[in-house]
Amino acid sequence: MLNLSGLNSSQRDAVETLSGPLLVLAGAGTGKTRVITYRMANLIARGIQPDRILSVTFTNKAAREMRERAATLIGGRMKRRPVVSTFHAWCVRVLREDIDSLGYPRQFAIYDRGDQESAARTALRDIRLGDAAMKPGDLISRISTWKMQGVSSTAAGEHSESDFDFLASMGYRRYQKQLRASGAVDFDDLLLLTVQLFREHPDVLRKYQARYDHVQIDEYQDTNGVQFNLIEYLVRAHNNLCVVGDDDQSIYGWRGAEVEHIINFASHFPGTRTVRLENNYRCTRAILDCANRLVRHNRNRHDKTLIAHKPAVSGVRIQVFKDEESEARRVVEEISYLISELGVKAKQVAILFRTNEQPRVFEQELRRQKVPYQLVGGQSFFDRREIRDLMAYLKTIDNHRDEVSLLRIINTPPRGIGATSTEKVLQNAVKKGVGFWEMVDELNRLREIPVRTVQAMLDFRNLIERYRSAAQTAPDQLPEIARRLMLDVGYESEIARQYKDEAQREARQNLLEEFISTIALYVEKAPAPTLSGFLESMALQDRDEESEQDEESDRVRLMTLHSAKGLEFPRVYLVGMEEGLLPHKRSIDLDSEKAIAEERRLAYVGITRAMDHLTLTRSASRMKWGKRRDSIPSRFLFEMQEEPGLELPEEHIDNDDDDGFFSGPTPPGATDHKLPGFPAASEPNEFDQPPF
DNA sequence: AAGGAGGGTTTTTTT
DNA sequence: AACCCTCCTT
Repeated sequence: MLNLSGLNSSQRDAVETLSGPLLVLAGAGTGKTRVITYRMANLIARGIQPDRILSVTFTNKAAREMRERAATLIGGRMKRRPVVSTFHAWCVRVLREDIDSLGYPRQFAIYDRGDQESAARTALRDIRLGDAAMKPGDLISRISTWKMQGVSSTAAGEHSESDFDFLASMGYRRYQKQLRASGAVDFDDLLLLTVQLFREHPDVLRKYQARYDHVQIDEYQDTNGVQFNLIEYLVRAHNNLCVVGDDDQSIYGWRGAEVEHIINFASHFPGTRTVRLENNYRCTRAILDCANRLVRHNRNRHDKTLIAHKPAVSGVRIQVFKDEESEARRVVEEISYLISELGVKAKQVAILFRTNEQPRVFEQELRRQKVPYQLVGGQSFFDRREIRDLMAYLKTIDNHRDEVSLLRIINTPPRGIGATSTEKVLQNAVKKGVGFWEMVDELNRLREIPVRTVQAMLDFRNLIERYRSAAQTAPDQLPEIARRLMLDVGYESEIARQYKDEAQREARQNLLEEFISTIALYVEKAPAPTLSGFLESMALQDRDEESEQDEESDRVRLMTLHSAKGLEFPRVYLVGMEEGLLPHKRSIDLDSEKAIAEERRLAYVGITRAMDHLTLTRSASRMKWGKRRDSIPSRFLFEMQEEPGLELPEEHIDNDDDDGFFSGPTPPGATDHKLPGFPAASEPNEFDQPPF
């Protein structure tokens, strides 16, 4: 029997409710991950076969952690393993098994954001819409919204209500046709096609329904319509469904998530038992009060009261700096001081921000001051041009139908295949409905392309074919194969040629090395490595972090508020608390209560990541599109205060530079402002004496 | 076909 | 400021 003595009574209540619909409303820091893990372990301890339990987590990382923790709880005497997965990864498993029922090949490729963009661009061109009428990005987000609502391209065309939607639906059809021709699916398709499979093929549905007796969903507040359909299909037979979430932390509305799912859970699933987890063990009371006051400004939420279990030690400060550079410099200086003088571990500190453009300055400072750091998430690595090129090579090698990738690298680095010829092949291929290479052969016969260009194309095809068979015969040699490929196509010399600057050249070289190590790491960890497997794990963001960069490494964490979800840190710096940034300008412009409410929840998530110390910073001015502009404090800073409408006191501006722009009395160091209404420190704490 | 100059656009958040 | 696209020259 599982030992539950470490749990409080409501946690235990949730863990011991093993059948029927169960809704766990779990506030921030109330141990929800613990509960869902214990519950899975408990089901197994009560004799449920592990592989008959499906647990869905929000990220692959969370899935890995849950598997490990559950294994520890149960003590490794499991013959079978519980299924712990993200929605997307689980759908890939289903589709690899059964997608042929829908007329797709089982070896489908998964298109990432960049591939989608290229496909959208082609689609727009095919329907003769210039960039002026609709940008590829606009088309993609419209398509994505349709897909999240389960709307097919045909249905989108029939029900379009505006000119934009009408055009977009034409783009949608074209886009979908192109994906199909390339043997590819995009991210949304993974979910949509699975639901379609279940709807149109009852035999397949029955197979999966019979596979699981229990289903658990984490972060339920962030499920979208298609995910809801999926869940509903799966549990229809038994309704053994446990969902865990917090409506105050719903931050993915822009991706189609609907809070209504968690709010209306009990009416969707009659007989629901609801358990509330309201004991917060994470934050000091000062931090929690601050969070509660803020989120109270949202209407339309489950009104819950989180009870702080930590003392009210004041750990909340607001700091103001003159520009984003001093913001970064002073925050990093303080962190550096904490680490070197006060024995704080680097990994106990996190810097959180709203947008991916913010960490740049912080990275510079951290490097300059030699503070070890890790930039979490932010696909910056995979967004680099070099990496995207190499990925396109691998995709072309893996899937000969993937024209999006082919077109990206067919003349990168330049090999004498010009745009005119490529274009000609493409146009004819589309017209006749044949593949790119078939058309090359045909136009060659007809002497419609210059001989030299055809030769370059054929040479290139041979090269790809050579690597295709190499990758197939020796998949465990993938890192070496990739290295050889870079040399073969002259990618390294191209970099040497393009970048005159020594430092830049080195940075790019290192990028390539890092790419090779990513492949090496995959080959090392995967039970049966293949090229397709590598590409799939990249697409699903299921890569193992480099061992020294992983969870335990002693580095300061930098991440967006979105990627901070589910994590906690003893010290949090929430930077850039300004109108336009948090709440973000795009949400302000929408001028809807709903959009601002989501930004507020985002701030709430940020605040509640902090266990002991929270520092909110803002900068009085910021560079935007090459221009310096004044910025004003975030409305959330005001809302956090006890008395509504109270003005923030005029704060000191950090100004240790000598330009004298901000004249006046400047304290000899970072200003330490306590919000009015915050209890005074009841215990000595190093912040009472700022270290500067 | 390649490379460079000039002009226009951009930044929300991510499985 | 940084990037991408287009156009122009070679």
